[in-house]
Amino acid sequence: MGQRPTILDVAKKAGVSKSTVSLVLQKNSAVKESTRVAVRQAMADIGYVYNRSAATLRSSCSGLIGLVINDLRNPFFAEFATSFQMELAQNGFATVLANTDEDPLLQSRMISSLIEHGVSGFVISPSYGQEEDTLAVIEAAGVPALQVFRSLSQGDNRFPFVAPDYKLGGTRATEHLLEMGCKRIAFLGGLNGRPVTQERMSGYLDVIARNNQEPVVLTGEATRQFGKKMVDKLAADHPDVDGVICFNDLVGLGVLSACVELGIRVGRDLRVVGFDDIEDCQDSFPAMSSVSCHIPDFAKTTAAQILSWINDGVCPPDQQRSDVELVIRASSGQA
Amino acid sequence: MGQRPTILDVAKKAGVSKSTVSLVLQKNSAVKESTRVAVRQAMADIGYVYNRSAATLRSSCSGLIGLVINDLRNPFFAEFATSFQMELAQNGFATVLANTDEDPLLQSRMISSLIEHGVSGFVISPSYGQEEDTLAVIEAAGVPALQVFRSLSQGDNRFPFVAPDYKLGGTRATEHLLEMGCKRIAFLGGLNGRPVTQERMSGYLDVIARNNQEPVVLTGEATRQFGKKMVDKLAADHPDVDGVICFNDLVGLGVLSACVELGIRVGRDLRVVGFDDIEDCQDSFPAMSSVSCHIPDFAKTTAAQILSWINDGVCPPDQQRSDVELVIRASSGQA
DNA sequence: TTCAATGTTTGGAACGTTCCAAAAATGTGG
DNA sequence: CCACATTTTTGGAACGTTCCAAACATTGAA
Repeated sequence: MGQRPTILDVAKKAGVSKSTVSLVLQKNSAVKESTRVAVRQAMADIGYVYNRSAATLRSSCSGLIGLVINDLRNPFFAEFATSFQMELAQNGFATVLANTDEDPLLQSRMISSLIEHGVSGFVISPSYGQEEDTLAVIEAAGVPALQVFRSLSQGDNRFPFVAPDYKLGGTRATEHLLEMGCKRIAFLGGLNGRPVTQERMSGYLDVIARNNQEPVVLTGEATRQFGKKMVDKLAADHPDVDGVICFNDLVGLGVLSACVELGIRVGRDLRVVGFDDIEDCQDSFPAMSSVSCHIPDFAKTTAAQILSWINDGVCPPDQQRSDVELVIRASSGQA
Repeated sequence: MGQRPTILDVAKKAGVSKSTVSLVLQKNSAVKESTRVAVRQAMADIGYVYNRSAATLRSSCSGLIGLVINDLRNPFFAEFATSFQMELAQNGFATVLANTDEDPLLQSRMISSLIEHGVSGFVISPSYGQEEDTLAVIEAAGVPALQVFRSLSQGDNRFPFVAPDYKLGGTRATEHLLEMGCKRIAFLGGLNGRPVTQERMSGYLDVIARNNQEPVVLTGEATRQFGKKMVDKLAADHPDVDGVICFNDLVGLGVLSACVELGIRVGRDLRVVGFDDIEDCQDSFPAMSSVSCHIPDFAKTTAAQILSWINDGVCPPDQQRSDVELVIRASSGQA
């Protein structure tokens, strides 16, 4: 017994069979309370630790969930990953993290690796490109997978998709700026052609059209740098813009930063709304209004869905949109 | 064969024994090139996927590394986790992530869970408290564990510890502000009594003493909010302060934000240096000077060390300090 | 042609669980 | 005290790999 004790050692110590010990481990209600206690005691005494590899092999259920994220450096995803991981942990599942850095090749490799490790399910915010391959591997393996935030397969219902109602967010943000008296509102950032960009933008475009304004759209990388650059561009090409909807908060923070630098008074000369409501929004100057999907709640829902799919075979609906809330702060501020 | 194909199916298909297939899987050089190719082909043909649970069970080597992080919402750790994970992936290891949110109880639970999953090693930036327990579990399990950034066991050499040279960072930052002509320099943020705080601060204190200045120290939470609050406090209690060293970038960003709000010209009225050099530093206004440990390099080193410990039994030295660089930007700017 | 050395392949026995059908223990009503 | 239902417990047989000692092939030298 130089090695780690096994279920067999526990059984011997407790004077029962290994099967009984196994039942205790699985919290099976058939085992009598008194023996349960005895077994638990024996475990504690000899310092037993559960070997999940063995369990997984036999039962093909690993208690592992793969979380595949396209950009963990974006605080939005970091916040999501954090909440999600904690939620899973509460349910006895461990999270295997894979950051794909927007690289579909890396993504394929990582997904394969996760499958090898026997993850019981995937939650995946996919990187674009190589779409067939990526999903095909998961499908072939027959592992439940939930797409979040982005979808590679919108419409073909191979993998259910959950996301905040981006369009509604765009709508709300735009309406808000109109109410605040903005006469010319621009939409900034987000790669052109990407579904997420399109949705957020379409909310904006609808409202703009309905109010007979002319849209100003400057798509591009969803980064702080891009946000900064666009402030110059706006000043040069569209001096009448007095409100901007940003594709996400990073762009928004870039805008704020540039405005401060140029002496543009955010909340007066220019009203700014971001998207995602990452924590930074509360502490920027000025504090930034943003469309929130309530990350912790969203993560909780996501976790619940993948778990009930795994545990009870309940496959989530094809496509779901969660509500969003516009959190109003000084950047789009009161007059 | 309704189930996933196994090594045995591959063997049959390729006309060899399962042992040979296993050898191929392990990239053993004993197997002849031609059979290697044949086996690989067979795998591809029948869509074989490696079952690591089985391999782990037999070989007790899981290819899994546990990354335990005290606060993944802090971009610094998110950036580290990202780099680390990618580095491991390149070496065929998967990263199981656990965020402990500064909660030692959660930490204990998560570590136990990771051990059950058979992680081959830990890299851990620990939450404080309950120290004995936390480390005892890992020690009992005999799993290699590397502490990063923080150490629960400084001195008792149970687990090697790697961190940036915090003190040197404090020194460099302070010297820099002196060179820029600051007459009164404050140190802001970081929980009192924590080793990391002490180290960063001691670099500061040394330089201050050597230059016959009087120190101004305001410890506290390492958050943006705290940074903001302290600007008011400085203005009220220490109006002569013209330079601040911040415990970390979050505090620094808070300071910047408050300064902009109050019309304090950062880089002129007040010079600011942060710590960690997270990506935000480049895009704040003004861009923030910060002590960098070169996160990607640091992650690479860490990954290399834990891997060589696991693979080759090379236990890293008890304590290591990596070099830091002061990245100078506008917040501490040129005169 | 034979022998030794070297290069390749192989069958069975692990690894530590869970699953299952069946056995043993316990409880109940007559 | 028996027959029966019910509650607990149990011994193998998996699960899909890796490991090992031994078998088989091939090569070069004698």
